[in-house]
Amino acid sequence: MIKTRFAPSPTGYLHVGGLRTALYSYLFAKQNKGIFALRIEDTDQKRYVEGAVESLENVLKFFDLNWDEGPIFQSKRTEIYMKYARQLVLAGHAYPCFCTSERLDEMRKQQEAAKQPPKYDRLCLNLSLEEYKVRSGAGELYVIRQRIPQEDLFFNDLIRGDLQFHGKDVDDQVLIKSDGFPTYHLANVVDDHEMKITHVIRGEEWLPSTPKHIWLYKALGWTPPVFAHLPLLLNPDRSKLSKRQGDVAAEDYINKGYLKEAMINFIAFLGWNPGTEEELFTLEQLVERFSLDRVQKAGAVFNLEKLDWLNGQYIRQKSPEELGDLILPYLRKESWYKDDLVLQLSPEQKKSFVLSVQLRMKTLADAAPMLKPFLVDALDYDLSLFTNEKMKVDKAMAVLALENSIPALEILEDYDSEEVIKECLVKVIEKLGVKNGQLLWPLRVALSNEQFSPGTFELIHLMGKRLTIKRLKAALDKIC
RNA sequence: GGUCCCAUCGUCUAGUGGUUAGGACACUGGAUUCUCAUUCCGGAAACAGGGGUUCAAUUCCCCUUGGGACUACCA
Repeated sequence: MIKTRFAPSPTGYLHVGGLRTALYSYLFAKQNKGIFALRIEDTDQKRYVEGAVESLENVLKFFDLNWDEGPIFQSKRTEIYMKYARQLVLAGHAYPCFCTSERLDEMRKQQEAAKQPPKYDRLCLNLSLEEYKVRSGAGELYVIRQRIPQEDLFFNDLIRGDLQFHGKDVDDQVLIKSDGFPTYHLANVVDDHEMKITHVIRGEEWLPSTPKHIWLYKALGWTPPVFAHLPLLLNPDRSKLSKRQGDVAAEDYINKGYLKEAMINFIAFLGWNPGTEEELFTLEQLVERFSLDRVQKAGAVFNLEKLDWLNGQYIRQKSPEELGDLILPYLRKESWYKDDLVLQLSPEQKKSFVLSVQLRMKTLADAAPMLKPFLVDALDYDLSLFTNEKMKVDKAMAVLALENSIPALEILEDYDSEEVIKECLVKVIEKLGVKNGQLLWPLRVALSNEQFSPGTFELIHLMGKRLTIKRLKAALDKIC
């Protein structure tokens, strides 16, 4: 039975790199009819953030990455780690170390100055049992360090193939901190074993410490799981994706209006592809098609351009009803929004409003400004929008367009048909002898106050006569 | 500094000894459209360098270069 786990530490938010790790672990487990477990690595009391676990769980659920087991909390398992630590000490695979952090700092400083790799000098390796008893009895704080075998280690990584590390290069890792909590290394190995994890899928940053973990498995007499180290997600400058250079929290992307389908699709393709030219994959399809051996070795730049495109694709796939529901939370964020603005709309109106903006949205947040002209009474015009070089529209042209359109639209009775509205305005265009855009652009801006919006005829049709005339007059006043 | 990992268009990538090196995003030209958008058609754009191995290397090996990760009583 295949079993994977996602093991984040609750430091505040779910990193998009973490989201991808979770996704791949989930996909691999589900594809093999296995189990996907959640474990919270909260052994560092200093880094604990209130509410982080809950938000982590919520984000995973939002993306439908539902776990079958857990979450289990490492902070509640200190006894277990301690038990194995004692076992390791007794067997000579680990030893107590009384070195203070001051001494350790000093030691590293000297090693660095001497161009030596910083590494514990094993001062406490051969402490006698008596000395240990005396010093610990006197209340002196100590840690437990792993005694790394001074030999070569070979292991296989599912993504990277055969790897080799030298024991002499590996530091004697702290297993139990002086506060009695385990470090990642011990807790991780113990839990993965006790949870019967078969495949450890994690970020490449863990590759250098994998030898320590494997030696731990061996020292405890356990069989190591299969390892798969995922390539890193990168900043545009190709360094490890970090907060400094943009949003890294999965929540940020949800808030910006990216659909879960687009995020999952996008994240999945950062380091994996099906080998065909298909681009659009749902979570279910990914479960079907994903394979660890098609995962890339090199890191991937987290580049949002394609995400925008994907998001547009998924937005266009939505029914107007669904999309309307998805948009609503983003409308609510707007200062001008009031619930009764939407409550008074008929289902048909809602539907046609959504339909009018669906093709133009890249994110859910894009809908709000485009929908605003339908929902509020007065707009605060941005005059610069009325001039448009490409359309050959300037202030005078805008005034001309508005002055001539308003009477024509005032006479017009039938606003139910875009065709009729079009005919009406085409006459104005012919009368003025201008290009379509020269008339339509200022009208569209007058009605929407937006650079991007539904088309002019559509706006007029959806707004109806009263609002259309009111808007055009208001805009004309404003320009003059 | 040390250890380890990695290397195809700007970006994500296909490719597993013989291809006009393919696709997507972005960019760009055009068509459709009532403007922006959407949609459609076209264009520019890559095998880091040097040695081998081979009849033949993007592909296999080595070196160089470049990039990255790790190097805590953080994960």
